[in-house]
Amino acid sequence: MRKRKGAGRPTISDVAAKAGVSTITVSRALRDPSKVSDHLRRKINNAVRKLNYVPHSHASALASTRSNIIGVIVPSLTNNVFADTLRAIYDELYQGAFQVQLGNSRYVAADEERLVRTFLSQGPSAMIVAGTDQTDATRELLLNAQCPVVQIMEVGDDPIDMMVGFSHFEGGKAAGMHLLKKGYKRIGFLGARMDPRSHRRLEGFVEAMRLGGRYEPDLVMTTTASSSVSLGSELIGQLRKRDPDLDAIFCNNDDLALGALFGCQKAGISVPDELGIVGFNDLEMMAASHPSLTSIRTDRYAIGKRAVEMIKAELEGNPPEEKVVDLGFELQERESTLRTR
Amino acid sequence: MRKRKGAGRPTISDVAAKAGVSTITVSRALRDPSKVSDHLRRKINNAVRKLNYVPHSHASALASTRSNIIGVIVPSLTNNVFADTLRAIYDELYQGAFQVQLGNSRYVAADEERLVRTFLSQGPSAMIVAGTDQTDATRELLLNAQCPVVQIMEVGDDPIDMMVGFSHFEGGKAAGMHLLKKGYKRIGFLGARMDPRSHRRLEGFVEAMRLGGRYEPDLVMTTTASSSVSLGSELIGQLRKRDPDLDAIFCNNDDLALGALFGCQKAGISVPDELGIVGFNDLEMMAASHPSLTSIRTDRYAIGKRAVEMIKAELEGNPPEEKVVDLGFELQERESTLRTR
DNA sequence: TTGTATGCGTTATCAA
DNA sequence: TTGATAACGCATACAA
Repeated sequence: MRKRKGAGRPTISDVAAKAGVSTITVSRALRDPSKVSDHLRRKINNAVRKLNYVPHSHASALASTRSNIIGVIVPSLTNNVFADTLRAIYDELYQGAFQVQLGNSRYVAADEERLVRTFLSQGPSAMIVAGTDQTDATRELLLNAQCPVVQIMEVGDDPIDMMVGFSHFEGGKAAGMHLLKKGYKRIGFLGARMDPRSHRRLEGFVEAMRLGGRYEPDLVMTTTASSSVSLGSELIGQLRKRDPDLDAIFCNNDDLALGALFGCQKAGISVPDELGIVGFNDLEMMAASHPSLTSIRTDRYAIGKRAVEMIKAELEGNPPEEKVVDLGFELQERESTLRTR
Repeated sequence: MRKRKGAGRPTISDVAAKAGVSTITVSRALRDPSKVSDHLRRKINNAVRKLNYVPHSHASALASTRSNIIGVIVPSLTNNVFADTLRAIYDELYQGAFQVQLGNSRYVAADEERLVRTFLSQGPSAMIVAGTDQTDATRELLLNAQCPVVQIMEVGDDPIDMMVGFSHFEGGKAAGMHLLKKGYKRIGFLGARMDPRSHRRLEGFVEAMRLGGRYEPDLVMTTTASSSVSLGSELIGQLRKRDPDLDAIFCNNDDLALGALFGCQKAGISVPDELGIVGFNDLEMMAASHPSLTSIRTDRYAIGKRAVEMIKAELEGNPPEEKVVDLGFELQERESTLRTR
């Protein structure tokens, strides 16, 4: 007789034998205890404990065509914004029955598509993807996926399934309106990487400038280079050279804003009197800097938490009424836009 | 006859049928093309393409008791240090045959143990865990694991299997020696969270102070609170209150160092003349701040890259000669310790 | 180099 | 409520 080695650990039949029941009863007792009588359930639980039985996830996934994996795809691993959201996802899943499979799309739509394909091929319990700018093919794959799908970080009117985030356009607009209200006249924009969400922030900013009659295309400085504090420091120097009368900037993100502050300090430019600065996301450091930095606060943690909550609800058969959840943002006004003259 | 639906996508038998061969030949052609004749391999590849066949990873894992998963366990998702390493791991695995399953132990050894158990139960291709402070049980599990195991971020003389990192003790010592060399007299230590690696940095720092005859236990200020820029700003204030003659500090990490700089700026204390500051890790922002901040540069990206390289080598049957790789660190001297008087 | 028969550990299906 | 049996899709063991 042929023999294979297997994983060498107890299987469901070992449990069944020890408990004196059939394997399917053990399976049921583990997945939906209400389907098994108290008597047998107790015996089974005992056997499980004694044998230290752990279900083999691959066997389960093969038989049921459904794994306990939640696929999460983000465009960056080093961006604090996604790190916070990821942390929330993990916290919310804590000791739950799910495993996270994490993909890094590096802001490349084709990479995202490849990852979606790979993840879906494993029959995930759910999918979480960042943003709303999937390729048509990705969207199609996700629309046909046999699991809940949540798009995070943004909101829009055409969700694949569910959505949690906020409006980057409105965030950018709020930043611009704030600078206008503070009386700044020549207001610039600093943007790095310029992914789709950054573009929408810029659009919101432009909208605000137009409303205030202060839109100056020359004051918009963007680059596809990835964002960093050093870059912010450089860019503010370039933009001031281009227009010495620049008196405020909205930065696409907080790294650039902090860098801009450093750049001003090096050049002896007073913030906020000579130059007002607004960042985006309100990372923790923004409140600690000197001067402290105004920013648009976004609740990345809440986004991750809510996404998992919606998935759990959906999986439990209580689909959330609102498919699109706008968690908003909040302007945190600080010293960098607090003019004293 | 009984029927089940399955996943509804092409299986290896579909490919086999279309190519006019047996399933096992397809299996071989896909896993080790050299074992199949050119002729059949071509036919099989064609069939794969036409059917858009993607192997079912769970079925494969079940049959072979080995999955294509690489389990990675880190203590924090939001700490830039691990983010850089993770990014390297993903980059190195790019479009490879592996999937990353990521676990967050939150600096809790028991959580790490639970994660190791879960991951090992899936028969991973390899495991990557942070640090060397696993529980005895975790260590035992990993020692018996049927796959390569790499401990990252640190080095030590007792690897479970392989190790890539650097000596935190030496890093802390180098920071302390640098401050002594610069002529600072009353040198403090600021530490948050104080995980095992932070403790070793502190030990190295203490060693340096002892060597210089300047060890002052009162100047060591630590907290279990998690690290942040704001905290650095607060702590430096507290420590200066405790000892007004304090003239330098080594911060457990860069967030604290930046916060300490901000705290000094708020209090009107000149850095580096009145207070020297050294951070740890040398995050990107350290070079951009004003004044720029001295730090111990560590190559987190290289650590992740090397870890995966070692795994690949091991898996391909070329076990690396050196089981423990020390990637070292480098003191980046900047303005924050550049006294002008 | 290729194929046959079977097992991997679980769950869906059907029957009692 | 419980059980017998047949899938799930692939890879191992063995034979040719």
